[in-house]
Amino acid sequence: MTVTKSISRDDVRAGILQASLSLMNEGGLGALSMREVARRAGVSHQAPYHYFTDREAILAELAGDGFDRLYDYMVSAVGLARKERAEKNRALGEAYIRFALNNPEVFRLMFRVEMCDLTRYPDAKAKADRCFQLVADTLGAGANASTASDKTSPDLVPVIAAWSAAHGLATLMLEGKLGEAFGDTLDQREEAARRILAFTSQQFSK
Amino acid sequence: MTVTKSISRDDVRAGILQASLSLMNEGGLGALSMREVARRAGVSHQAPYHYFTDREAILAELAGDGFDRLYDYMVSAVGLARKERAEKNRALGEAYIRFALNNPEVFRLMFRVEMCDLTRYPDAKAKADRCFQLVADTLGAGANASTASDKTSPDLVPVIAAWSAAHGLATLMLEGKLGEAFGDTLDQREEAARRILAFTSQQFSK
DNA sequence: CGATTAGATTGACAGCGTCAAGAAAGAACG
DNA sequence: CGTTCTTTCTTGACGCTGTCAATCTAATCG
Repeated sequence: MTVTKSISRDDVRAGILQASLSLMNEGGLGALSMREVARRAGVSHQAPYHYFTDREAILAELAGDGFDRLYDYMVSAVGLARKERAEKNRALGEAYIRFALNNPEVFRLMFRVEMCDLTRYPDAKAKADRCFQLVADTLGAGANASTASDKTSPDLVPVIAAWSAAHGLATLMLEGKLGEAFGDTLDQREEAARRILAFTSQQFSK
Repeated sequence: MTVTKSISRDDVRAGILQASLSLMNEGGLGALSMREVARRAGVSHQAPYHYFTDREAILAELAGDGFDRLYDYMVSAVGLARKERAEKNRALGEAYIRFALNNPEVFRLMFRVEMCDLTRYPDAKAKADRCFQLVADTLGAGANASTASDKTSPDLVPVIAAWSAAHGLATLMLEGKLGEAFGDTLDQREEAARRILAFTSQQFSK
C-alpha cells in the first residue's frame, strides 16, 4: 500500500501529532482520544503507543508546541512595540491574550496540570519555562518564577501580578465568564481585551 | 434493609451529591464517574439518572453549590473588612483566592465551560451571577458583566481588570505554574497570594 | 383485592485507554 | 540462500465508562 517510496517513522509520528491537534481544535480536549487519533492518522489503534508512552505524552508534546508558539507570539509583539517599557509590557500582554483567544484548546491544555503534568516531561517544561522567563525579563525582573533560585526576590511580585492580570483575563474570556458583553466575534473580543489590558497596564505603570 | 423509618427521595439525592463531592475532592474531576458515584451512594449504577438527567447535571449542581459558598466567603470577608473601599476590595480578592486554594476542584469545575455549560442550567447560572454581581458592586460598578444591560458601561473595565487579576492569580497558583517559589503548604501559599494581591490592589487604588 | 403506575434495578452496547500476544518485515550471519 | 533474531505493527482482550432499553418492585388508587 505504500506507493510512495516509504513512509518514514517521523512521518507517522508527525501524522499522529497532526491528527491530535486537529481533533483537539475541532471537538475540544475531550474529543482527543487515542483511538480516534489513530483512526485519523490511518494506523492501528495501538500504533501511537509506539511513539508515545501514553495519552499524556501526546498532550505534553502538543503543550510544548503551544509554548513555542506562544513564545513566538510574545517575542514578535515585544519586538514590534515602541521601546518604552510600558509599551512593551502592554504588547506582551496583548500577545498573550491574542494567543489564548486564537488557540483556546491548546491554551487550556498548556495550563491544566491534570491534563499533562509538565514536571514529568522536561522538554515541554523547558519550553514553558522559556515563556515564563521571557515574561519575567520583559516585565523587568531577572528571576525565574518556576525554578526560583533565590526565594527572597521582591521584584517577582509585580511580575506575577501583571502576569496574573493577563492570564485571568484570557481565562475568563475563554470560558465565557464575561458573557457576550464585549462582543461575540473574535475581533470584538480582542479589542475588548485590549481596552481592559490598557487600563491594567496603565495602573501598573504607577 | 431500611431499618430507619424510610429513606426519602431527598436523602438519596443528597447522598449522590455528597458522594460526587467527596469523590471529586479525593481524586479530582477526572475521578468523578457516574458509576463510582452510584457505588459510593449505595445505589444502582442507573439510579442517579432518576435524579439528574446526565453527568453534566450533577456537575452543574456542584458548581452551583460552589458559587454559593464562594458568595459566603466573599460576603463575610467584605463585611469584616474596614470600611474603606480599598480595604474592602482587598478583602474581596483575598476571599476569592482563599476559596480557590481551599476548594481547588470545585473552583476548577465552576470555571470550565466544557465541564458544565451554565447557560444550560439557569439555577446554577443565577448563583454564579450573584457572585459576579457582588464583585461588581463591591468594586464599585453597578452593571452586571454577564447580563450586560447596557453595552456602554465604562465602569466595567476596572471591575473586570481587578477580577482578572485575582482570578488569574488563583488559577496560576492552582495549576502549579508559579512553582514552589512561594511555599508548598497552604498557609504559605495563601500568604504569598496576599502579598501579590496587596500589590495589585495598591496599584489599582490609583 | 386487583390494576395501574411510578420508581429502581439489571442488562446490554459502543466507546475508551492500555496490556499482552502474535504477525510481518528486515537485518545479521552462517 | 536459508535461518535466526530483532524491531515494528496489528489484532484481540480486559475492565472501565456513559447511557439506552427492558424488567422487576412497590406503592397508590378504584
